[in-house]
Amino acid sequence: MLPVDDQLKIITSGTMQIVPMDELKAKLAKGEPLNIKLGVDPTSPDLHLGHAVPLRKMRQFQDLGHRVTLIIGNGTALIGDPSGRDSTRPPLTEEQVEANAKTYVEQAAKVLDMDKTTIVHNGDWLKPLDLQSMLRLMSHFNVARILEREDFHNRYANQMPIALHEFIYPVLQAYDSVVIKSDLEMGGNDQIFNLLAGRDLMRAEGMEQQVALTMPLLVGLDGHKKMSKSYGNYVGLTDKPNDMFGKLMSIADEVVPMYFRLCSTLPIDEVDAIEAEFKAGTADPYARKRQLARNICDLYHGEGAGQRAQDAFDAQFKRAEVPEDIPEFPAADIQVNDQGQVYLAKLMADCGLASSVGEARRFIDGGGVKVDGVTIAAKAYNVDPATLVAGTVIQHGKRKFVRIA
RNA sequence: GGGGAUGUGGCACAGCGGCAACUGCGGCGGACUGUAAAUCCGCUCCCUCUGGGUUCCCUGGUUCGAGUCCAGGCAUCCCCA
Repeated sequence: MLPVDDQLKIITSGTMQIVPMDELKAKLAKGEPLNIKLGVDPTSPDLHLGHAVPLRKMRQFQDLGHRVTLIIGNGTALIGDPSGRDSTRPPLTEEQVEANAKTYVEQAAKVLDMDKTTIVHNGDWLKPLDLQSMLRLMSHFNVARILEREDFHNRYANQMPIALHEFIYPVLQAYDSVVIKSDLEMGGNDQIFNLLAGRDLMRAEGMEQQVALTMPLLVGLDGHKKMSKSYGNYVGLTDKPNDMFGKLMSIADEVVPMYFRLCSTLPIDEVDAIEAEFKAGTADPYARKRQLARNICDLYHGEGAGQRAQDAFDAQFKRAEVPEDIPEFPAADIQVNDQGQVYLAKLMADCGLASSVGEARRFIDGGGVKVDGVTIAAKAYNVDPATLVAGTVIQHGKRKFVRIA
């Protein structure tokens, strides 16, 4: 294993908080592999780059010789983590949890070294807990402390409901740490309370306490709000390379260095250099953004994927060419009306370019619809069927295409 | 258990009984660009649309007419116990 200081340089890169740092140093100084814990909240089967931030940090731990325990939260899923939420999560069924956990592991495997990863289910020890044990665990916590949490506090202050069972979530998560005897637990910054709850409970049980390490929440494509599926500002780990590349090109300039640090595979020294470049104002944001997008495409889709995505991107947006891989709509399904015309708005709704006929009309009136590169005039909803032969491309905006087949 | 307040389109916030419903945010499209930022313009319930249909927590009622008034319910929050 590397000397403690060298390990720390890698471990601390991009982290938000490490509490307490002294204990981490002491644990590392033993020279033995640490048990790194990450709890998986099996509510969202589709992971995005934000989820990958802690995973990448775990991978760095693995590369340093440490071990990772991935906890599938099939027990805690009965509650749903209230962290950062402004409303109660709906409970999941056992089947949903298992299905979600499976896709989670598949996606996480792109980042983690699965040979150094242990997967366990916390339902195995949480579900057999009897009332007496539950009460004993709960007695180590108090309501005022839990209410101090920002999310609960906000919900309380904003007159939003808080269900009683949501208070138990940190208790159960803390108990996981006791069971697996974790040395360090990772999480997003909104997890800090839950991670510290683990420390409290371990001390109460007379164990060596885990260290809490949090990673910043990744900001989304808009550069302001956190990356989240519900905000629609995310890059999915399973996004096609071309989508991934395009989305990454649209991030705000200011967040490029942070994306390099939290999402790319670039060595720390190079990330430091890029960050300094941006700070000094000498950076070429466009070129750096392209480098970033290539790197991340390579990470999730294999070496060379980034370059191919960049070529496709340049063709579509620099040279305004129609991309190769676009949805098709069979010519046979095109409906002709009484006048022998094709009602274009209806066709657009049918082939998925618009969610309703009325919406398609608005798109046309707004000048955002092209057929074979020619903009359709406002109100020109009817089109001669002869112009819609196989190979014709209908386009809405800059990035939505359908080819008649 | 008692008292009070609130419930409007993705979110926020308006709405003397005549409203498809003000405004802001967000989203989409166009111009300009580096699919960045900033700025400007248009659209943003459904419908082959100078018109029609269905909406303002739910159910009834008053009225020519109700998001707006009345009654009962449901939900959330606050105060007291």
